[in-house]
Amino acid sequence: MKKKITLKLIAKELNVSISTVSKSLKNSKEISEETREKVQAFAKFYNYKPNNIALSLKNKKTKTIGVIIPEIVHYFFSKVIFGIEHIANQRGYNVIIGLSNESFSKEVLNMEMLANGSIDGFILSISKETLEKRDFHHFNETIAQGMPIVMFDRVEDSIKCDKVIVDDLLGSKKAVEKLINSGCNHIAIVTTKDFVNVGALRTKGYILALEENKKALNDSLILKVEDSELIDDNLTQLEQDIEHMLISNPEIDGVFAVNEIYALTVMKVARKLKKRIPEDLQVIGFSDGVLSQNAVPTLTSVSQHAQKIGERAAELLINRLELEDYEEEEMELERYETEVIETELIERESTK
Amino acid sequence: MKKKITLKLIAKELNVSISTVSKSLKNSKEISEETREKVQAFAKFYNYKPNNIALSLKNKKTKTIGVIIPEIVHYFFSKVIFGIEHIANQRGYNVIIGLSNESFSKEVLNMEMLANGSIDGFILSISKETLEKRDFHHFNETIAQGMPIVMFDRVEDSIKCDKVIVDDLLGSKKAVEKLINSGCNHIAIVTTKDFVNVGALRTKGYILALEENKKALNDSLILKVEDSELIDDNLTQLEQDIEHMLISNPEIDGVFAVNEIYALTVMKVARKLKKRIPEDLQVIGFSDGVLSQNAVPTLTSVSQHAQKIGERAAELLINRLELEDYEEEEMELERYETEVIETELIERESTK
DNA sequence: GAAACTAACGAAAACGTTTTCGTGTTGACA
DNA sequence: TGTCAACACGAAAACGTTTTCGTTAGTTTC
Repeated sequence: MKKKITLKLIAKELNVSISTVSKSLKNSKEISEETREKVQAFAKFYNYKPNNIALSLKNKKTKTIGVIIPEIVHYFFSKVIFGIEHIANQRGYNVIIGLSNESFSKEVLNMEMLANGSIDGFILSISKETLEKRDFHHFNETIAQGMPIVMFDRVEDSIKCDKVIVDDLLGSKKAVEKLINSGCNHIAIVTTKDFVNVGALRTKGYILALEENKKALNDSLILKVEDSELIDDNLTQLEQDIEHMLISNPEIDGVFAVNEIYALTVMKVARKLKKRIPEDLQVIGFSDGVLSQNAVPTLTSVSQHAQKIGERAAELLINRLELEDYEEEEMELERYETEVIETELIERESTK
Repeated sequence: MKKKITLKLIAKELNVSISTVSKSLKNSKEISEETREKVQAFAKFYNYKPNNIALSLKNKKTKTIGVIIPEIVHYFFSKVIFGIEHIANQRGYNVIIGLSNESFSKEVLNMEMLANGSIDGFILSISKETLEKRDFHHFNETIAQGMPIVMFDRVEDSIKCDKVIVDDLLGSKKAVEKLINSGCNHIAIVTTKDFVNVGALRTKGYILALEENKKALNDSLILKVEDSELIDDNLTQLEQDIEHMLISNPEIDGVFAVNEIYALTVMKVARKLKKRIPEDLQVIGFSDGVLSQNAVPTLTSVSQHAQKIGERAAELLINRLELEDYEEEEMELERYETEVIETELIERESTK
């Protein structure tokens, strides 16, 4: 095992001081050309690379971004990470990942683990448990320590930080309007409980679209699903709920589902009930992922541009990090941006 | 913005030396109980946490694992990461992610970026371009520097490191045998070009199963797909190839596909050709992901236990890292393990 | 020939820890 | 009263950098 080569080692080998080596490698003209070349040749030969940790300690910058997400085995989140990594890498940053698994305590733990010098800033999406408890002290404390946060998708308005969100309301509204324009008169929605704010927003969009288009609002066409129903691939409860709704409301001719799984389950139940898609029932999902693209029939859905969300979040964070170098915290009256990424309706076979 | 609190700061505030503070916090009995309590109370009140970077520099350990994968928007890889993160977190390690995007140069760059002190060891899966070029110098150099690597799934035998692989050959063989036992007589395979070693192994398993069961081997039933066919969601070329094979060989009654997309495409084409699944054509895929579970009909497929792969890789790496603390590089004749994770055939509706 | 300047380099501090090795003060003991 | 141990603490080195501020020696200037 070759020892890792350091400035000190080069200095000793070449009988010069550490300072001289450091300056030579930086091509400082304080050092004679002769010495510079000698040092550079030596360093190159032994493939010297400065130690990142030492640099981090000195510069008080790690050039690393911490990302905390609720889950990673998930098309949306992994695509966001892809976007983050893309920009981060381009701008010389590393990405370190923490998973909260939708748990409050894991979210806190992960943030504490990273906040002590390991990273320069956070990009995160709030876990469901945190949203439910509404305990956001860890975010506020982190920010108070001077570590910037960028939140995406599942955000909390009261926290002072940049945010990147999806226009959930408008996206849902457009989806429902598409159903209306395609001839649907009785449109149902399959959504989540209200504490997941994006779920609530999507429900709002649904309601708004109906109201603006003078369609009757019918509570029995709004199915709010328990989150636990998705655990362990056990979809049966979800299926039963959907089946119950479709049977007791046979007039339903369009369904808007707030995620892919819900939408696919709707199609599955419809098939079981011998309803043809899109002739008898049109379906639109939210989150345009691999499932929508490969479903049978392929699923019309609202694309959130997950990659772009990640890219913009990374840009916002890095911009702020590099701004701080100059401003030096003078302007305490900082302005935080909330950027809205537009959704796009991807039309496929599940709608007319 | 509160200044980050340090030992030096506590020391000054309490009029003791830095050493005393450090020792007090570690409950060293070298320090009087009175002083200890005073320091600890102060530290707790101001929520002191030691700076990770300084610790890393001192200990020459970062407690961080670097993971380099070809892509992250991919069920298999994201599930592996989930497994890695699970174990890593449990044992006090962080996970830092680098994406190679299947590119050799990005793989090298990412490794260089991390190898200079940022991490203690690597877990990685080799990019396709690297496999094709067969240029592995970056792995060997990293290992020579004393940084351990654990490879998973796409590995290279000649490299001296721990490996976690899937029994691709046996898994495929079992899948094909399942088709044979379910009455298939003319079984086709949709696979990749041979330089992706896992693709080659799966092809081998297919051939082996046929031979052992005295089934004729027919080259026109082996479809080796160009990887570029999958780029940009443009599946048409793939569809055409499959359609061509199915039409020119109408006797085909079973297809084994080496990944989910290939399998779904087979089913799509079969539907177009009015072949019923599984009555006329049985299909098995490899990699049991969200697509297999939600396809119509649901897809029988070979599960690789991606999460377990990640967990074992993390365990192997961390074990080695923590062993090194004691052995101190004396035993140069180290033994490296190659652990095989068994596959499992998950039977669903696409087979009888 | 002294003053002033320049070129080329080194010493040392700093980042925040941990740890080894003093060192001064006490009290006990002979 | 002198010796020794125990106690409680501090100084300093070390990890690997970067950077400021000397310090030489040699060269110019009048």
